[in-house]
Amino acid sequence: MRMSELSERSGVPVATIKYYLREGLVPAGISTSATQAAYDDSHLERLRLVRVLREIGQVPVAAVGAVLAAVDDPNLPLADVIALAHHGLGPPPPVDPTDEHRRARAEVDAFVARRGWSVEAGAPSIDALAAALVALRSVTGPCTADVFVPYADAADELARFELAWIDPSQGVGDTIGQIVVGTVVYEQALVALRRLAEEHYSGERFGRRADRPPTKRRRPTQGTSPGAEANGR
Amino acid sequence: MRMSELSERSGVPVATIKYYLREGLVPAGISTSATQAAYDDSHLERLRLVRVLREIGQVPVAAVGAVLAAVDDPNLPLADVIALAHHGLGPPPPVDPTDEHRRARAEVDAFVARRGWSVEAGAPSIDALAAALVALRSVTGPCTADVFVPYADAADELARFELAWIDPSQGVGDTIGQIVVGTVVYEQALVALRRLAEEHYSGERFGRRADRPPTKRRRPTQGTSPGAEANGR
DNA sequence: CTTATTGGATAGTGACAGTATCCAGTCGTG
DNA sequence: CACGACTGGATACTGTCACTATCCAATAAG
Repeated sequence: MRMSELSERSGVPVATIKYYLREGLVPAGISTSATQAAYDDSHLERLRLVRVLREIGQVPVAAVGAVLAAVDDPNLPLADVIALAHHGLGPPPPVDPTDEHRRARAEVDAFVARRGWSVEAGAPSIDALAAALVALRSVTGPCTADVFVPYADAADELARFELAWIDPSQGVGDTIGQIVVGTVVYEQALVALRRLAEEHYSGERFGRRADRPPTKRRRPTQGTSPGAEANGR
Repeated sequence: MRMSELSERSGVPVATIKYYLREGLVPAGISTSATQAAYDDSHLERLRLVRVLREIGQVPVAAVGAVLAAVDDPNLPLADVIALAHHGLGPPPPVDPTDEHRRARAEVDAFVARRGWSVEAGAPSIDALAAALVALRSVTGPCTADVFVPYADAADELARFELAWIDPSQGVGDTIGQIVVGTVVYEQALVALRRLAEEHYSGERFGRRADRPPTKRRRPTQGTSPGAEANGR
């Protein structure tokens, strides 16, 4: 198919597809002549994947590129790709090597070890967790990494469940796609569900709030251009 | 204290404090003369809160302003503030009222009702969840909202736990602060922990990845296509 | 043969979150 | 009291990100 058809079928504007092509998020089509190229379903699929990562996961374009490059690399072992995906899809590591942070990091390392989890030393999630600990202390006084125990329990259970789900007998590329999407989409689902649950229980505890017109919030100030979403964050 | 001292003690540059002042994230100090104002610990505290929301929660400045305005409003019932905080701190609602999305929304509504959670109809988390469902389908074929069951279970448990923790006997403002911080910080912690757990179990399942120099990630690398740097590892 | 499209290159846009510069009024030291 | 350093406030500038828009020459379709 031509680029315009790819655009129609995916809902992504042509200019944006060109941009993704430039950035290497989507492989080039097969040139049939100097001014024509053919795209197939694999391109469509890839485009959908990119869109999910961008819109649901709010993953920066550059990070999507890095992760997908790893996914595409045929001679990279599965475990490597998974680790790369996790690292690439996470929040950017804080450029904030304060003493405070380093100490928190050490505590988090110990906490993780105590749980029996073994992860790579450079995992950005460790830093993220340390940053959370620092933040918590800066606002609500001193505490230890053990405040995370219930969350770690929940995370452990979910991770076991998710891993049991993966079926590596299918194509490796597919498996990876599943993992990438799962990492991002289920994460969003999880946080949304947690908020809903909290809203429910806090309403139960502190009284339901009176009915009002729904809150208008954070308009990205972009007209109603169809298909074009600007998401902040 | 002067602004420069506030800056030193909080680690936030003076220019940024001025910016926050302009945006109303931090209340003005008490003017002691035409060119002098005094700030106290409440300002310092507020500044730390703003920084946590921005850096850990990645909440846009405008949203921080909206939430804090609600927090500061003395004649707003606790439940309202909690709801406002939840709505304000969430991801921006998708400006994406496709049929697909509306259908997913209805399914999510039913799913939430089935769980016995009662939340406001306009809750952005419902939309977020619906968006996740749409995304999931667009990439990995059809599925029902029931794929979220295990996540909802985990969320339910966590929310119960968190709510049990809140002690409203203290000042209301404090309680709210706790909730706001908790919503954002523990969310990040939960996400990080889930990733760590996944990394652990996937390493266990698919073989630990060989030791290599730690992954450098998401370099802006202007000029080169982002595929380049992820390749040779 | 003419005209409409297409792919590719280059430049422009708008939101966001700060930074930097100016300026006049004050403080505090000699 | 003189005067240079500092302060708060207003205004303007910067950099990044993710797109969009414009051009252009080479086809492809009619």
